[in-house]
Amino acid sequence: MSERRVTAADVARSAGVSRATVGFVMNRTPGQTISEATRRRVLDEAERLGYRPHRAAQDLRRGHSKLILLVLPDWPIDFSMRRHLEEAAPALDEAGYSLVTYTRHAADRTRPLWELLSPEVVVGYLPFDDADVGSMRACGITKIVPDPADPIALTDSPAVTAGPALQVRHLYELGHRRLAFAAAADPRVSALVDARLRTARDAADRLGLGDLDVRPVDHRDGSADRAVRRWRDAGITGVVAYNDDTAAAAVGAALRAGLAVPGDLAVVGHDDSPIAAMFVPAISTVRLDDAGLGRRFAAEALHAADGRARPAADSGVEATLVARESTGPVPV
Amino acid sequence: MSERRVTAADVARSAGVSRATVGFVMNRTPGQTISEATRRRVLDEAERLGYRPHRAAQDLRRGHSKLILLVLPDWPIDFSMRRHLEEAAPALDEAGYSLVTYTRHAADRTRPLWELLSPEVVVGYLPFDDADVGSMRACGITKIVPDPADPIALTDSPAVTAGPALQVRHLYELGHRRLAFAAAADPRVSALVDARLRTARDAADRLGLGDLDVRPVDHRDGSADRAVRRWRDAGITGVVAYNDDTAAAAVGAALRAGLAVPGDLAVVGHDDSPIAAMFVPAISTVRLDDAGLGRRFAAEALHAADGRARPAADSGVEATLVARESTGPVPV
DNA sequence: CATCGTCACTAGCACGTGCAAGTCCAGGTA
DNA sequence: TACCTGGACTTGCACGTGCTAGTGACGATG
Repeated sequence: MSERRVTAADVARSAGVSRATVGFVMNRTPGQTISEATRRRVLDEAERLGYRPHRAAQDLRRGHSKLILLVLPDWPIDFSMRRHLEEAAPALDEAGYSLVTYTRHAADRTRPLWELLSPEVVVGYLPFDDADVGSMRACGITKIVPDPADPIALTDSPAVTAGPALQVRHLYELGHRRLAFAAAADPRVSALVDARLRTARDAADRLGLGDLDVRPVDHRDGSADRAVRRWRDAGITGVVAYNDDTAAAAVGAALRAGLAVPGDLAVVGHDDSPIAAMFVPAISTVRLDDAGLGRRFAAEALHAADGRARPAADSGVEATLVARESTGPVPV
Repeated sequence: MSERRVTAADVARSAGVSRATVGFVMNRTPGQTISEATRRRVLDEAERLGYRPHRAAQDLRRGHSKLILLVLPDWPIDFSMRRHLEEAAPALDEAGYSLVTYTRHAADRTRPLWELLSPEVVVGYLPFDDADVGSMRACGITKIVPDPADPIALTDSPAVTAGPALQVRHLYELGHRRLAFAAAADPRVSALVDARLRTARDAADRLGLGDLDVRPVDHRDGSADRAVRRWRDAGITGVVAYNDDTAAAAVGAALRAGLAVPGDLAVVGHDDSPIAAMFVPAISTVRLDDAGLGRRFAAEALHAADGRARPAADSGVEATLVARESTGPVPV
């Protein structure tokens, strides 16, 4: 117990140089010349002793930690979102940053995590409210990613708007002319739902289709059943769903109402989450380019951190339609 | 820009006391007597200036940060697991700790997060391997929750073993005598699958049922279809699934094979994830007591951190069977 | 030979805390 | 009066870094 931790001073003593030299070697400090012999000796000794720089000390010196804090809203994490992050982490790591994700809970009176971690950048999936921004400022955090002065949510990015257009076009190409939009009832996701709905509307408009019939769809409160009944009566044959969960709810309600899917009602989801593939009938959906989005997210964060070049607004965004049974030509 | 951050020294100067006094007031340091007048003056001044202690400095002094790092395996996060954590966070917060969750990726050559955060406790959902333990030790982390010296995984807790017994009993009570177990094919979850399988086997044994026919079930590779065909031929009528996803895969395969669910094959899942409620037919499942598990988890972590009393091994564990259509008496 | 520049380092400050040890003084004994 | 006690502070060190401002030695230049 209580093996004191190995410090740069230990390495210095052991290598027969000063502590400063160890620092220069470890950080490749520009403008410092170190002989190859010394460099090797220091490196070897550090390795041998198992030296790890003490993060708290580095952070203290630096004024902030090399962390990027991602604040997620407390809605059920979209499957795709999770995949983005897994892609982003290595990219950030390469630049020396670590990604910590933090799910914000509604009734949260606990101190927000940015106070405890003092990250270099805080990234929000949605823009922060004034209270949050104030709290960050008070902790000395200046790099906030939906820039509070100019709050463009990630939900406005092409990544979000590409999908719904594909959904509409897919149904159009299969011959559907009267379309509806299945929205999530959960108010917490309304921003994203609205963003996707807006794009779907635009796409429908451009194809000369009438307005979309928008209904909340939830499998728990009967809203899905009501929506399906209403759509049947209105002669609607194609449904664009906010995501795969709402798509599943819509398909489920249709089946329970005795409708054939896709015979009487075709439904297309969004995100390619597992439920879409597993449902019977399998649900057509939109798959986003997770790797690309992840890299883009990382680039955006690093732009804020380092000031390095910002990626083009539409780079790395690719959405593909995955056609399955729920819109397929052959009913199940 | 560059508003210097408010330090304890600023507060001290402003309140007309020494920096140490500020420290004593802020931390209620035991053994130090501070007059009420001074205490108030310091507190007021701190409030007025918006003083926040600098975490990095505190961490440096203290030797570690007041964080609890939860390392999750890189399997798809179970829905229920997420709910546990949401319960645990406030409980930990109350004790002054913050919870950071960290998903470990397989091909991860990036430095593990514990090196960067130097948390006080690292908690793993599964026991850590020697390399990880070594790496933690090297960072001065001594509090590791599945104690490396005595690794009892969280998967062995009653929380995990209560559910499968309920699943078996449920099918038994509905008259099923020949049961199978649907396992997840993903090798990453095998520990948990095995744990649940073991309990299910025990329960079946105690009811005088024969051995369970165990098959991997995945909706992507045809294994679900093979398993279902095999079960039909073997006269099996009830399936205990590892979780709701495998249950859904099994039900889906059964439907595609022309079997009635639950008429020909009854399936019960585990975790009460959204897919279970949304599937058609709706899938019977086991709901765990998330709040209780969350509190238990928090208590376990605090036990390691503070040495405070450890909760009884079976406290806060409650599993309920949620009967739905996939095992219901009335076929859809 | 004096001066200059470069190389290869070292001395030491600053970051903001927590806390041990010390100081000062009012009041209580012997 | 001399001595002690305890309240209410203050002084100052330690934590482990990053990095600025040196310092000596050595070779090149005028």
